[in-house]
Amino acid sequence: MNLPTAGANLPALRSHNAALVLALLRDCALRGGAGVSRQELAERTGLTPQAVSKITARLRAEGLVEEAGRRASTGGKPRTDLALAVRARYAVGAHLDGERLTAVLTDLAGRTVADRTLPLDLGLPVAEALPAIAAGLRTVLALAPAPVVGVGVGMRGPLDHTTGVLHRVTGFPHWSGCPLRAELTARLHLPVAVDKNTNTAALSVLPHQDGNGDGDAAAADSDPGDSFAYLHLGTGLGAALVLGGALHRGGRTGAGEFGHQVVQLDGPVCKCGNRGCLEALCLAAVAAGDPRGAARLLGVGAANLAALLDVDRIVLGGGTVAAHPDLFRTEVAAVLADRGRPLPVGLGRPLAVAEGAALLALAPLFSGTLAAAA
Amino acid sequence: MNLPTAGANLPALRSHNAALVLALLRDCALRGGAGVSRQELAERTGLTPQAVSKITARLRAEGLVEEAGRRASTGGKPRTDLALAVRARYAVGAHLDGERLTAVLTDLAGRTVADRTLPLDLGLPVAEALPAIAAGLRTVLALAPAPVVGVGVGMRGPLDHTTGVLHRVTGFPHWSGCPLRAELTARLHLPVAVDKNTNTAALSVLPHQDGNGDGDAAAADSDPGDSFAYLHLGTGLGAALVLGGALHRGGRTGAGEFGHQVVQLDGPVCKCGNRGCLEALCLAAVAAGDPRGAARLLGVGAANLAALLDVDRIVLGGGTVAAHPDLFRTEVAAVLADRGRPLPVGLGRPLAVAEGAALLALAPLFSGTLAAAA
DNA sequence: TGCACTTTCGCAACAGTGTTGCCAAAGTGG
DNA sequence: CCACTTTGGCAACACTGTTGCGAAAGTGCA
Repeated sequence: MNLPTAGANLPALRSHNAALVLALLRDCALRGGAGVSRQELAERTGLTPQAVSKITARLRAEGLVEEAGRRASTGGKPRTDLALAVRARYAVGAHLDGERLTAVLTDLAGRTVADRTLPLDLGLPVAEALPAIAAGLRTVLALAPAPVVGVGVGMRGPLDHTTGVLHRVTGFPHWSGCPLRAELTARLHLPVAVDKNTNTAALSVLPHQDGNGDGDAAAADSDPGDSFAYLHLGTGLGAALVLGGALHRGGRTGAGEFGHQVVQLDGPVCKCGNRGCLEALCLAAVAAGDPRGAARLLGVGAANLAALLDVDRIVLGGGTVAAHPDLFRTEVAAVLADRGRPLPVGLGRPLAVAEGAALLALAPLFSGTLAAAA
Repeated sequence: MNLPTAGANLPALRSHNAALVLALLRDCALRGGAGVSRQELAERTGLTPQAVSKITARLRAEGLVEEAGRRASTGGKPRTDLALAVRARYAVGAHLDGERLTAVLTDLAGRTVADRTLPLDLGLPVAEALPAIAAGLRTVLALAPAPVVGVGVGMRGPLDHTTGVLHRVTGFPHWSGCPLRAELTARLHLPVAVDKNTNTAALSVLPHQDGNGDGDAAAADSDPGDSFAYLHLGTGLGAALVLGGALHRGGRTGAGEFGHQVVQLDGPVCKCGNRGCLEALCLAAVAAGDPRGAARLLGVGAANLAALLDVDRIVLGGGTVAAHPDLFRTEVAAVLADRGRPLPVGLGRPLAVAEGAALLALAPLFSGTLAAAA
């Protein structure tokens, strides 16, 4: 629907390479590494050492990158490590559910350094709620000891993430059509990004790929090209897909409707009108006090999804999962293994939606303009 | 698994822009348009008219692009149309099933200009079959009145499309591990690409997006960023996914396992060991002489898939579908509409696997080196 | 017929990219 | 102390798309 593809000019090329270097340095920072030398950057990007020197010099001039000690010599001049200046910029991410505003302040690498929660009733008129949201965000913005690059917001309901306009907000119809992004941009004078809560929650997994999974087998490379599915079981059942390191939102931004997958053709009637939807079966099992049954059902859905998309792992989140985290993780993993798809299963983080929203705000720094935004 | 992401240098930028222009011109040629002017190319790529002039001048020097008349004036110098020189290069695509080699010769736009079929028993020893395959391809190569850019091969079974090495070939275990791509490259002295038959069949849809769908409503833009699923029902049930204009192959090249999606938790046991797999149900319906039932089952699977991925349309192919094409198209569309996902449903082309394989060979010309190959 | 105007498109000079050749810096090992 | 290795920067370079300007090729009006 946008311009099909974009031509690349010199500025685009520069920002692409700069973003690539920053992304590699962020990976290193999140992995706990001391730093990456220019030579290593050259090898991993395919660029010339000279080009890397120029690029890193620019980034150091901007304050985004700094030298961090030097490596032991291997017979010649020792390598000097470069590292992301994680305290040079900050980002704010927020989770708007019906009753609360949960906001986090993260450093440049996307790690949370502070969080605040305050009551916020979306039932209020829009004209009253918007200033309250902005005020809540400002209290977190004020905590940042360095410039904030942007604000991300994750919330329910279908919405258009490109324009930041809400479509329908379940339970709060008076928000329909609200240009939330424009409103907040005007109030905060900062770039604002808006996306669905499941999408931002899925993004929050990327920097912390251990994801509460098994600690030792965390050899799972943080390749930005990896794929996983985030399954969210709370009052409903939804999913977000990260394919090849990027969110897959679908043609009409409707991807991730996982709950109304039919797994029992003659099953009970779901509120959507069909029979045997996974969501209906899962919620029924939960209501019947059988979380194990719900977990196994979720496992079947996860197996279907994993077979179709060949994802690298599954991440579970949502209120119902949080009530029995280990049960869900074990049972889903067992069903997957049972069906010949032994995949690592992780758990989402408590502040996932807000943290992922912050990553959304940081994203422009780490993904160049050449990267296609589906 | 590969290098996570690649840095971009000037040659990469040039090839990216050249490929972009070629892709736009191919779109125009396939759409039946007379040509595209430099100004229009500039608008659609976001590049300067000057840059487009330079790029097209290079492409004209290579013979890939030619001037094609001029438009009516709108008050000034009339625009001169540029068009892809569709007869400047050719490509060969082949479909290897167990018994036949079906090969097509296509022009630069991917349109078939000749096809040949010859018997070829994959049961033969590899050392005998490989020369026969090469000989069969040479007969088609000899038909090309201009240079051939490469050869693509589509076939069953898990295989590694990046290296062109076969993993397991169902029914012909002696092919396991055969480096088919390297063998054919050495014999034909041309670039060779190898991929799964469902994948190449899906690719074949891209240039012909009318896809036997409803004729008038073919306003469906041929945005290279569109998404669809190709569902193949023959002796088995498989799928290929084109998301955002690119094949999604998954982390371990295993995406598209659609047949063993569970849609009936307590259904009959499938050969894979689970219960209620869509493939088992579909094949049972076909065996019972109920193609309509099979079609409706396929529709349920398509609806599950469409909800999860938010694809733009569904394309059906395979022997069983070919036996009752309109029945399948109508029934699948009906089920989709029934479930609130009214999507256009098209039919694959008869030579889809071979034609898509040819497109695989042409792909390097139309997708720059900057495009990430998942 | 002539002139003003619009639009397309190319030539020349320019800014900025990554690349190459070369050299200083900073270690190790004899 | 000196060869040697390795790192990383400086300067010149080749090439990209961009800008300024002008020629070409039409239309429309006097």
